[in-house]
Amino acid sequence: MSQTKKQAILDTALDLFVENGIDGTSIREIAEGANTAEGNIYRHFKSKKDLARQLFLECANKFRSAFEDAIAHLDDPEKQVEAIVRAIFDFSIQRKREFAYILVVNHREEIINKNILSKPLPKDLFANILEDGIESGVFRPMDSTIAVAWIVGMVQRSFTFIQQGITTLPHDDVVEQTVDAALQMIKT
Amino acid sequence: MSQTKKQAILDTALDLFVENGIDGTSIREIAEGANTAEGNIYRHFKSKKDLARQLFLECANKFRSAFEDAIAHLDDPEKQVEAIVRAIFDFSIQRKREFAYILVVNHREEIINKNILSKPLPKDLFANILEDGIESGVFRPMDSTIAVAWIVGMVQRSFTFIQQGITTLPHDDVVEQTVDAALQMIKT
Amino acid sequence: MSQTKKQAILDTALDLFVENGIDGTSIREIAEGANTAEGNIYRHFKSKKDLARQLFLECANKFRSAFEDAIAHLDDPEKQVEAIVRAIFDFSIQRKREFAYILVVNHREEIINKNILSKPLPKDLFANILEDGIESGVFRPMDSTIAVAWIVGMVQRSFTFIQQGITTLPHDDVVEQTVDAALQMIKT
Amino acid sequence: MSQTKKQAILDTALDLFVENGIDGTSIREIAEGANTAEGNIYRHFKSKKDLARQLFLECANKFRSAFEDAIAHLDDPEKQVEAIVRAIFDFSIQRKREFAYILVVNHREEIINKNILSKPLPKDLFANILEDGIESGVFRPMDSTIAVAWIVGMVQRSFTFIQQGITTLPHDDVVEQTVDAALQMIKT
DNA sequence: CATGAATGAGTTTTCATTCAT
DNA sequence: AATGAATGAAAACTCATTCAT
Repeated sequence: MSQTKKQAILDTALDLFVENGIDGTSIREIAEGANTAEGNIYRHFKSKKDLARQLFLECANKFRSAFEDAIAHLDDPEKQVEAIVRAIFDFSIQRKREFAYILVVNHREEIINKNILSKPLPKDLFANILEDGIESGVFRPMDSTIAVAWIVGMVQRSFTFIQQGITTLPHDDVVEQTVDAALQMIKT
Repeated sequence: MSQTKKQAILDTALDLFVENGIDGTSIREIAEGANTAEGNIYRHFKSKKDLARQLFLECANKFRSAFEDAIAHLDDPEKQVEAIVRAIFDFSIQRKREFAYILVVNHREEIINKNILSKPLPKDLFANILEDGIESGVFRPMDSTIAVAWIVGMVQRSFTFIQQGITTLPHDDVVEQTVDAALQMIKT
Repeated sequence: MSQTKKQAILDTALDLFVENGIDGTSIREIAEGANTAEGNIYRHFKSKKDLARQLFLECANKFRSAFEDAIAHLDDPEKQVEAIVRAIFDFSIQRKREFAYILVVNHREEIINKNILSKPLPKDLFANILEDGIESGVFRPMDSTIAVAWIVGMVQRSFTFIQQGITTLPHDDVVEQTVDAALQMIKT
Repeated sequence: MSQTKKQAILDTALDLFVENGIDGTSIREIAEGANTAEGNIYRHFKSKKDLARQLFLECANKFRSAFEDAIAHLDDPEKQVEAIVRAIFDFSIQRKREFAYILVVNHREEIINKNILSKPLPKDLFANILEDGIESGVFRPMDSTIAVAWIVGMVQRSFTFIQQGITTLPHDDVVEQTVDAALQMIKT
């Protein structure tokens, strides 16, 4: 039950943070949503910021896992890039809240800062793959870091357009087209 | 003088909103920064939200102008897309605060919502251009709305990578490579 | 009126701090007593600790004045010591709350700490007088700092005994006897 | 073991109460320091106030013992007064925490109040001794209760001056000088 | 027009105490 | 007996907004 409660708090916080933003969510609302007392949140988390941080770590780890799983058994850079784009889209669908929260936190250094994002970050793994592809001549010469920015930006904005209802294209079509576009963009 | 004061308020608010977020900025701080009294802000703006809104309109209009100017005298879709990418990058440099604020507000419907963004939005103009190019066979078939998402996402993320120091590539190189990549992505 | 309000806050705080201790007094109680809103206290004082500090400074300054006035026009060490003892007692009667508060704060370094008690402290002036007396042979040889502790302790404890009703001796008698005792203690 | 645990709680509480004050110390901190669970403290003490009270009784009893031992085998009032002053100083050194805690609690009636301080209080014993001395002509005529206040105040303040580093005189010298001063003050 | 004191509702946080295990 | 999660009331503090001057 105790672990359940901490998880209930994290779960409610995720909902509310994504919906109303971190500043737009009060501890009281989280407590109500998690069916517990305000004070109890402070047994599990040092402060609201700490809650936001731990929640981010959880989400970031889930994302990292999904990312790593996607590229684990592949060694063709092209296939890997395709897998990555699909994996991010998949994650953005199956873990919509977690993905949205990661985007929310992205602009808030106070929350991320010293977090020991110890293992290599997904974006670094991604850059390595791109470099491999460039070396082997599958991808054209370019700055791999910026290329990561391009592809990540493409996926993220597509997600946002879907979320905000700007496009009504079926999700699968968005994925297919984005995969194709990304590959055409970087291939020789 | 009063116009000057109003502008000083908007100017300070822009600084602080970008730096600390809207919720993270108090009316008092804005008043101090603008060298005026708290109560005086309410002479010029109905509320804090109204201030954030008017500020957004100002920024959005500046962006629209830059955008429209960029494509005004061009009629070749390829040149236009190139011009758009360059224009966004230029804007992100010369109006860094305004650009960052637009991104900040992007996730906050309560602030944008009913704003009569009357004139056609940049992204719609952009989509039209892409459609022209697709029709004339310069660009390959694709959903123009999603293509806008791709290119906007590419530029925005590149900007973020530069801002956060993730890449140290000179700004001009980022622009050139991004222009090339975007065109390669959508061209036949 | 505004100055009046800040003063009302300080005044109420003095009452309550002396009566219930600093920790035993809530901002709400002070606000009620001063007939103002809780939030308003924070316009005038940065925090509860700041309030306690400013209040202490006020009290300490009043005490210093009384102390300095007492010895101002005297130059005979014996007369001066007598005047000091009487002055402290007088202060403890006429400014009972201020005196009690000074004693309360005495044990709380966090509140006093960096306070620029710039001018020479009463206890240092007192020590100087004792040294003069020792040099001129009126007082017997002794450590002047400790002698200050003795006399201050005598007066303070006598005050406490009166406050707590441990002695029922009339105040004037306590003063006379204490003056005599202090002088007998230090005279040659 | 439970007795040991209770003692560990009292011991930790003494440390923390002296260091941070009673209100400045939380049950949780005490539990941590005593290496036990918060809830467990309530097995041994009815409430925090009860803990503070029992702790005070312990300290007060230790002080009473030291006090009584000091005067037990003496019958010369002068020797007894000397012994008392030395005993208080000794106690303040060897039981610094207990002595400091007694001073802390001194201002908090809610904690002491109904405590059956059944046996005659040290200060009453002290007053009796002074009266004996006055009757036998060793001490000059004075109010014995106030005289207790004087001497207790002298010792306490000297202790405070030492504690706060206001004087750097070696402890033994302070004791000697204070004994002499007290006797000179009250002797005929 | 301008000021900044005042308001009051809301926020985060703390903590003594209880309770289920 | 012991644990520490849970509770709930109250604390300190913040801040958008209003208002008297």
